[in-house]
Amino acid sequence: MSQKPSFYITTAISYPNGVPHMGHAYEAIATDCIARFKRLDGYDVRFLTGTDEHGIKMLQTAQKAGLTPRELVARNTPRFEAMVEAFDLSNDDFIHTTEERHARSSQAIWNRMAANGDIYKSTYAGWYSVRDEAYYAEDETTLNDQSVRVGPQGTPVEWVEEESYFFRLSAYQDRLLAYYRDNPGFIMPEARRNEVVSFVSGGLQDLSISRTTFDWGIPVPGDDKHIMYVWVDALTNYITALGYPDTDGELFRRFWPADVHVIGKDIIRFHAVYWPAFLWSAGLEAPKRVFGHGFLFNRGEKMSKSVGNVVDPFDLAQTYGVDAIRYFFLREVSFGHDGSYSHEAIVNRMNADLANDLGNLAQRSLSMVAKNLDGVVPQPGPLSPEDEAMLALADGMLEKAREAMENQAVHLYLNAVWAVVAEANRYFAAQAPWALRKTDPARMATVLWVTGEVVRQVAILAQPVMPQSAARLLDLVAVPPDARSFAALGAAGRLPAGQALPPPVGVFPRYVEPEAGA
RNA sequence: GGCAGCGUAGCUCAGUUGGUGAGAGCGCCGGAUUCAUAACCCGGAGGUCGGCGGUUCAAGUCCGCCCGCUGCUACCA
Repeated sequence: MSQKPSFYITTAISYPNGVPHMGHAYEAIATDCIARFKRLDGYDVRFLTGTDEHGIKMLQTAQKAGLTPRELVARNTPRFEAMVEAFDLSNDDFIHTTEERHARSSQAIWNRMAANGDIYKSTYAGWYSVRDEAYYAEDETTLNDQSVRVGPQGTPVEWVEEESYFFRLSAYQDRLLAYYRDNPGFIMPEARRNEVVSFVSGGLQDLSISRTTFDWGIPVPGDDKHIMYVWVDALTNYITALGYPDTDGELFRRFWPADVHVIGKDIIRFHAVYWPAFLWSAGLEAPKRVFGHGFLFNRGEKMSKSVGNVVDPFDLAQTYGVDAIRYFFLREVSFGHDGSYSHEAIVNRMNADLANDLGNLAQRSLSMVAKNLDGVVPQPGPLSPEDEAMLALADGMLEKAREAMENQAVHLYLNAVWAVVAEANRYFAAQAPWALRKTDPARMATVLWVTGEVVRQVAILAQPVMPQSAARLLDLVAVPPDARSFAALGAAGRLPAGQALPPPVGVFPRYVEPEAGA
């Protein structure tokens, strides 16, 4: 039994009716970074991602492709698993909603909600457009000039009544509002919380939670004519992966309620309104936080197939490198806001922050150690005020990083770390160890030691964003594997004098444009 | 329409409860330097802080109006 505090974090499950795009990868990268950060900070972390494989869209996409839904799943889901691999995600589990464990879990939560009196059978009635395959509210429809009722798209609608099970969502309005009030950090960022509070305050209607018009889903227990509404199915994945309905199991007891569900801002409502209500109905606790991140835009434009600017995440990783891409999106985009990216922006970031600032700092200091000190970490002499100030800044990174990460402000954590990198370059230039080489070798040694120590700490703190590159950097300063957690930051883990270092090599290459027309 | 938020240097944005001369990064220009991945370091360039009016000894920072932009306004996910 671990004595560490637990931390359960999830991404939304991806809908694999197409191939992964950069938005999927972005969410996964950000969540991975948070998960890695917490692990290094001493938490027992459980990180879940996966795919949401049921629903009418899967069925329709499959039919268009002449496949069964199961065949479509078999074709597309591996691409999402490959993405997880390609972007170095450290997830502990990958759930597919078509797995048997998930059917069992979903039916169990359904039964619990039903036993609690929150599910009842009625008819779902509304204006349905066959062409749009969608229901519309009365006030979304209009009578056209031929007195035919049409939907917002101008397509004819007809009154349809379908038998359906309903969830008594209306009964949870007060409890939800109280929960939002008592847990101001439940919905983040704040702008999203305001929207949800405003929405729930406007009153909640019961929710139709079953369908009879198609069968690609999990059957309703005891009534095979119905399958579960996709969101009951999808949301439940978060507890399926902890072994639900075995609430006495090790995983469930340790990790539920979840600490953070990282999701796109478009599905906030399902997570911040329906999900807590479902859980309460089933006698379970609501998650502690739902964080809605923003969307990514390619040169300011929404990615869309018709515009032809959909970017393949695998291509990006191939072109710039996995770590550079991870760093770019997490540093450049304020987490929770929309972001924009372009070739120029990516190159600029990776060259400026990685190659010029951090990579060059390591290279210029370590190469002096190699050339002038036989590649051995020097013994520092008395520390000057400048040395002390530099070390104090490095030692202060963890606190700032933690503070930022408490609120999933990933970009602020990186800002804090790179501010120290910038200061280290200023320190190095001001101390000019290359000039001290002849005038005061002992002083040069001290400057190089201080700089190496800063590199060590920065590298430890860079691991959540760039696991591979940070590891190589740590190799260069000969930090053993068991001294790479945040516990080794600060005075606790100073670079040991006398330690032999490997020959320095560049870790962050500059991106150079391929020769035009070559 | 209603509710919420935003509009600060070329670009992306910081700017606590109103108060020394309005900031950062990138881009740009100039300088210095050569330890280093033509990188780093120093300096500069001077933006009506969306517009108008008001409160105040004092407003980017509060109030009102206007202009522009964005999000939410339930069962497609």
